[in-house]
This record gives sequence, structure tokens and C-alpha cells, in this order.
Amino acid sequence: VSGSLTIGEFSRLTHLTVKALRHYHDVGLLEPAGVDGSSGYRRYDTSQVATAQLVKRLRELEMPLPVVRAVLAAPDGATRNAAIAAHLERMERQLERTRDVVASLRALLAPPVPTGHVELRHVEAALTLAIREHVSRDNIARWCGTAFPQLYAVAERTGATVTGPAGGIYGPEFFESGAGEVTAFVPVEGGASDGDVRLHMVPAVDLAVLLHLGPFTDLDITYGALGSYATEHGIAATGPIREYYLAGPDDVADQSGYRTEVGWPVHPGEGD
Amino acid sequence: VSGSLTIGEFSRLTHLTVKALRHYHDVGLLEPAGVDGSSGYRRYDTSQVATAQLVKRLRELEMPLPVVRAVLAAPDGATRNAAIAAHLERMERQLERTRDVVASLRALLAPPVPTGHVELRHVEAALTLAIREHVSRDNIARWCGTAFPQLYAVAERTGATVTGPAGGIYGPEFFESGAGEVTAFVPVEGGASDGDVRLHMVPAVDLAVLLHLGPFTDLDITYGALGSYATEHGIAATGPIREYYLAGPDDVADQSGYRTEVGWPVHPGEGD
DNA sequence: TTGCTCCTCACGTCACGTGAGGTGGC
DNA sequence: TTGCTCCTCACGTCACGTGAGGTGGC
Repeated sequence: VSGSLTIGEFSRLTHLTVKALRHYHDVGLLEPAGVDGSSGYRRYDTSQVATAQLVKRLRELEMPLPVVRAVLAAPDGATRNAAIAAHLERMERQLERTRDVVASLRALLAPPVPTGHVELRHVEAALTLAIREHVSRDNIARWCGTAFPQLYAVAERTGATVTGPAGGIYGPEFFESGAGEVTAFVPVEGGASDGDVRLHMVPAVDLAVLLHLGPFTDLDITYGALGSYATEHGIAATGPIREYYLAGPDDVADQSGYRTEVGWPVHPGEGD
Repeated sequence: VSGSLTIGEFSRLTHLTVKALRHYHDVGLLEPAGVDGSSGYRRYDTSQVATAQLVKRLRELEMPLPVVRAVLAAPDGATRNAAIAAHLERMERQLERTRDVVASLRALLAPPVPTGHVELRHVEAALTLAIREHVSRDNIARWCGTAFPQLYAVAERTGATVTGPAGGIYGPEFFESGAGEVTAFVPVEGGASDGDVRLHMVPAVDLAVLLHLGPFTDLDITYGALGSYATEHGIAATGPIREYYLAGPDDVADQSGYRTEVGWPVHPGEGD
């Protein structure tokens, strides 16, 4: 049993708008069962209703059309379900991120936390195991989540001794354009390069350093305080920014326990 | 104390990209402290950091720029917090909606529920208290949430006796274009018009009727089954679609207990 | 026959991102 | 002086929505 439907009838059956159906036809996502050669009238079939309903559900979950297309083209149920599950997981991560931002918004609106003490510090060059890559802001959390374990693993494999807290070096474009070169490093004695992980000398710098307590989501607050300090004292220099992870995800379970030193480049010897 | 910053420096301080800052300037959301007359160089001030951080937070929560502008322009903290709270509530509602859709997606992918029995029914014209308005799909839940209580309130005020379940009439454009004329009605004896609520004769129709059990989010499944039935039996007529709310939010707490009759217009006397 | 449904462009939306091509400031 | 930062267009993105202007089908 099947029945033929005009686009309007199919729209009422599936609760997809006529405009959406024409768009899905244009992009080849949901082809009508037939198209009249002379009039161009689209013809749908009742057998297409189930597919249309699936498309509607996935779009309501803001699944991008290329991904929807992949779901529809899945050769079997397992592949299809995996694609859907992956999307739901993306949504879950985004939801968690939203929760963090809401918390951080409350913190921002609350009476301002007394900002810590800015320290001017000369940092010596140091031997490290490091990974350097072009990373976008959106992916930085996941990237760090794989990079640092990798660094510690190489340290162990190559017999290196870790001599201090891990850190990151962020090129200006990372902030100014939303993506840029990022170096993750762990200071070591001994050890050796291994694949992407290189034995690398991190250069000396003069930094204004401010300790950030709590989630990474709030880091911009500390950046603001630190950068304002450096600017107002006329000591700000250009160059990459450093972060030192004194206590992070590997050390404490709760984000509120994170301790991060933010290092802003300054001109040497101009301390206060 | 204050300090002057180039757009790049301000970007690194606030973690807003240079492109975003220029855009916020263009649309008048975040004006630089100054602009050099000859070179066009923007100049920001450290005193603007806090505002920029707020903008960043609100944008991370996908607050539309006009709303952000309203928050920034709020004359006092209370107004500002109210605007933010309203946005968080919108997000909360959307989150709930997402949860419903995920559940409904699972239902769709599960082995198909045996569909109920389609009944062909001649419905007589009936006197009702009714509200009619142009409503978009996005707002239909909220609209019904105010319309039906209003109908019952007028029924009580004007001494009307409710004689059956409430219903809705949906013009084809409601589905085909995503917005259209919707009539909410409650059948009565007695009663009188009162403001937007009119004493209105709902016309007679011939309907194919299928009972929908569960959340409204799943209604498209029943629409698909019912419309396919009518089409495949060659009895589908054009005209508005009716829903009768046998058990809805006012009657049962859990969505899974909702019972809704969907009525699809058919040609009279062509039953089976 | 009427008018209702369907058709195809072309352009708009929203918040920026992506270059191209060019100039100013240290 | 070099090159780095900044500038302004103009156009792209994504999934449709919004008309305009016109034709086919019952």
C-alpha cells in the first residue's frame, strides 16, 4: 500500500514546512518520489513519511544537514545509531559548557573578587618535553586533555624526570583570531623526543604573573586584571602568553580547586 | 588609573577576537574609547574590560546582540539582572524541549508502536467558546497554555456549561508555513462572548480520527499514520485539521498520560 | 472558469569569519 | 627602513524564510 502526495499534503503529514521540503530537495537530502517533467510539481509517497519524521527530529536537535545526510545514508542500524549517539554526546558536552558559563556569569555579576598580587618574575630558559600545534579556541580543552597525558607518557617512556609544573604558551593570534599556535610543555631533566613530542628549550622571559583560582572558564577575568595592570603600569610587552598549571584536572577533581598562573610578557627590569 | 590599548591588546585582555570587536563597534554595541581621526585606529581603555567580559559571557550563552545591548543599557542592576534571568529562563525552556525531542527520537527509532484504529466520524456543528489567532509553531505551546485557561474562565464567568472536551482547529498554513490561524475552542451550552473569547459555531465536518497517546512532541507520528491512511484510501479532503484534547496538561501531570484525538478531513460518506 | 496550489529565482537573516588590498606606527 | 599592526570593503557561512512574479491542475 502506498499513496501519492503533493508537497502541501506531505508537509501537513510530516510537519515539515513546504520551504524546508523544497530546500531538502535542492540539497539532495530528501528527494521527492517523483517530479512532473513539465510542471515541476514534486510528488511524495506515504512510504517517505518515516524518513521525513526522522529528519525533523534530528533538525530539532540542531544536527547539521551534512550529518543528517550521513545518518540517512547509514548502511545499517548500528552505524546510524552511532552517528546519532555522537551528536547527542556533542550536545551533552555543550550543555555542560553552558552550565559552566552560567556559573561564571554569576561570579562576574557578584561583587568583584579582590584580585591577587601581581608578581614580576624573570623566568629562565628551561628544557622541556613539548608539543606544538595550531589549535582553535573551541578545541583547546580537548586538545590539552590529550596533549598533557601524552607529554607525561613520553617523559616516563624516555626516562625523563619532571622538574616542575606543566605549562602552555599561547601565540597572540590564539586570542586575537580565535585560533593559533599553542605549545604544551612539561619541564624535564633527561628524556628524548618521541614522535610529535619534542625535547625543546622554552626561552627565558620576563613576566607579570597573576594566580588564577578556579575553572578555566573564568580565566578571562584574570587576563583582564593582569593585562590592565601591565598596561596601566606601562610595562606590557608583546609576545606569547604563558600559563602554568599548578593544579589542574589531573590533580584535583573539582574545577574550583584549579590553580593556574597566568604570565603576561613585560619589558625586563622595569618592575614597579 | 587607566590605560590605553590597541584593538589587538584589548583582544588579548578580553578574549574577544579582533573581528568580533570590530563588529561590536560597527553595530554600536561596544564603542572604543576613541578612534584616531586620520588612521582610523581604535583605542580601548582598561576601564572597558569589565563590560567586554560581560558581553563575552552573554554571547557564550547565545544571547542575541540586541538583547546584549539592552543588558548593557540597563539603567540599574535590577533591570540588568531581570534581562539576564529572562534569557536564562528561555534557555531552560529550550533545554526541556531538547530533552523531550531526545526522548521522542528514541521512540521513533524503537520498533514501531502498533498504530491504533482509524475511525471515520461525522462531527456535528457545535456551539463553543473560542479564541482565534495567528500563531507560529514555536509559540503554540505557550499560546495554548494561556488560551484554554482563558476559555474555561470565560465559561465560568458567563455561566456556560462545558459539554465536551476542548479542541483546536489548525489551518493548513500552520503546518505548511510554520505559522497560521489557530482556533482553540471549548463546547458549551449557554455562555457569552467576552473580549477575545467569542461564542462561535464550530462547523460540521467529516473526519478520520486517530487517538494519540503521549507527549505532543510525538504528534507528528500520529499525523503521519493518519494522513497516510487517508491518502492510501483515497478519502483525504482539504481543510483545517482538528485536535480534541481528551486528557491534557490540565488533567494529568505526566505527558505520557496525554490523550489527543487527531481529526483529518475526509470526503463525507466514503468510509472504508 | 475561478482561485488555489505549486513553481522558480533573488534576496534577507544572524554574528561574525575569511580573505584581499592597502596604510600607519614603532 | 622593515615588517608588524591596523584599516576597510566585499563576500561567505548555515538553514531555511520572505516575498515577487508566474504557471499548472481540479
